[in-house]
Amino acid sequence: MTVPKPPMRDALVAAAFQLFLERGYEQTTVDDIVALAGVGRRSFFRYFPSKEDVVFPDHERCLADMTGFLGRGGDEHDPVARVCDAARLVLRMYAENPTFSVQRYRLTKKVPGLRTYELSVVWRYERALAEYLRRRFAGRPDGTLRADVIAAAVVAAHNNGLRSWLRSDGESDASAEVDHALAHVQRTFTPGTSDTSDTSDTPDTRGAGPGEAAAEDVVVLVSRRGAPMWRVVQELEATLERRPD
Amino acid sequence: MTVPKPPMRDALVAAAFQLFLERGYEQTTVDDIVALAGVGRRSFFRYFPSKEDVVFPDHERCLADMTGFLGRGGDEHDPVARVCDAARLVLRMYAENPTFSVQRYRLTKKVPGLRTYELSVVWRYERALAEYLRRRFAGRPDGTLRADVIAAAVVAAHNNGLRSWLRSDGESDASAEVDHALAHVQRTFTPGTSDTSDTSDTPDTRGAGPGEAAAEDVVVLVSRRGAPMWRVVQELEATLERRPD
DNA sequence: GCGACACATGGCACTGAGTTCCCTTTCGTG
DNA sequence: CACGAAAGGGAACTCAGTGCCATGTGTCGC
Repeated sequence: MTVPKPPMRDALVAAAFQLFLERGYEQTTVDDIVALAGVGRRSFFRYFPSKEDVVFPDHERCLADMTGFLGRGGDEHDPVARVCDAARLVLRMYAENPTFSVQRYRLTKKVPGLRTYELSVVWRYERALAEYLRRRFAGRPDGTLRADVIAAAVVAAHNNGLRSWLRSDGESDASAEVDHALAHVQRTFTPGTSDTSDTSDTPDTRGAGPGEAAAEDVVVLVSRRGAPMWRVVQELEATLERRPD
Repeated sequence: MTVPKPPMRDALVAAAFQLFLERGYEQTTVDDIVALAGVGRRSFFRYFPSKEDVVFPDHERCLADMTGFLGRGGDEHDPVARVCDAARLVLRMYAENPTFSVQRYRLTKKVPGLRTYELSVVWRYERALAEYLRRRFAGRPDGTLRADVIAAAVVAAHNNGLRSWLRSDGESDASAEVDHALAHVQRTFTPGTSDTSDTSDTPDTRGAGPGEAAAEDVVVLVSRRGAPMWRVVQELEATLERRPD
């Protein structure tokens, strides 16, 4: 699909970040960047539509990945779990280059222009999630409202975990942070799961195997009452997917 | 505190919107605006730090109102209700000038730069709400996470209602739309209120009521195998939450 | 009445981002 | 070898935003 690697793009990103880190974003002009990279000024704007874009070089690809992932999401998945998994795609991109992500985080934290640009990027992720949920909730009363709220909550939770990881300079466990935050959201919006029983890790559910079902397409699940809902779902899914249909 | 009315500011806003509406935002230069307003170019940037700011002339004041409102919010209020009321302050500002709000809505919908700018404005509202909730939730486990998620949900709900009103050209009842949306959020995040009375058209699961459970804390669920997982969960939670503990 | 001072405004001139147009190089492919 | 399509380079332009200074215009103290 995409060409493996345009070397010029990477050279521009490298040159840009070198200058951004040593003299700051606003103190660096595009001419400085192209001079260091040894290319023409016009070429910069061929690869990046704006100066801000060079700070977020792979968000475009990641957004495409997410829409593709959500496009493949059929009715067999829980919508909320699906958008949580979609959010994890973004985390994965950040986690692939921890040092780069931490440097960028420090940049965006102090440069208002970059913060604003990041908002527009995050907004596009949120819209992708919301559009998916709107499709899944179509027809239901308050479907679009639920979709918008859940998408916003998922993004907020993801960012909360992500920022916590970035503040630790990439030392903490990014997946654990985000999983924890997303579990909170999933618990909140997958109704019936109490919001209070926080972080119990013991999986106290026992799914009855498919063989134990009485009729051919009936499954019986036995669970302790206090169990966190996502654990139940996890167990149930694990049991069910052994016989997908 | 603030001077009642600088006439020059209003003249600039009026001139700007006249031109924006008749030839578009990007086709209008700052020189065009100041020429129509009959003032010097330098004065424009005295009143508005950027060209985008002229589109959102009163958000700064509204944001100050919100932070003041939240600063006055003592412990006697429910935090979630408080931030919902804070969000209503923003709606009130929009509702004060319906035609202006609708025109601006149409502008921001088609100009990406204005959309991005609006995001940065909304972000500041969201941060104000989140900071307030973080204070209220301080000490609680996952306090900042809950604060961020609720703030995002409130903003999303508010915007959902607001946009619905704006799309109706200001014909519908703005307060009713936003109240409905915020009530949904408040129901979701205020413990004890259920989110469940939600449509569920054909639930092909039958949960055994808690009374039918053999032991005191075991629940038995019987479900058709082909049922989508999220429907099962929905039914399960509906059954479970009838006895929250 | 008169200088002093603050303040609002206007008028440049400058930086820097982003674009338009055009030229050169390079690399296939017939 | 010819030729055409990309890929890159580069001058010149538009426009947003800033700095600096000149010019009113009011008010206060004397």
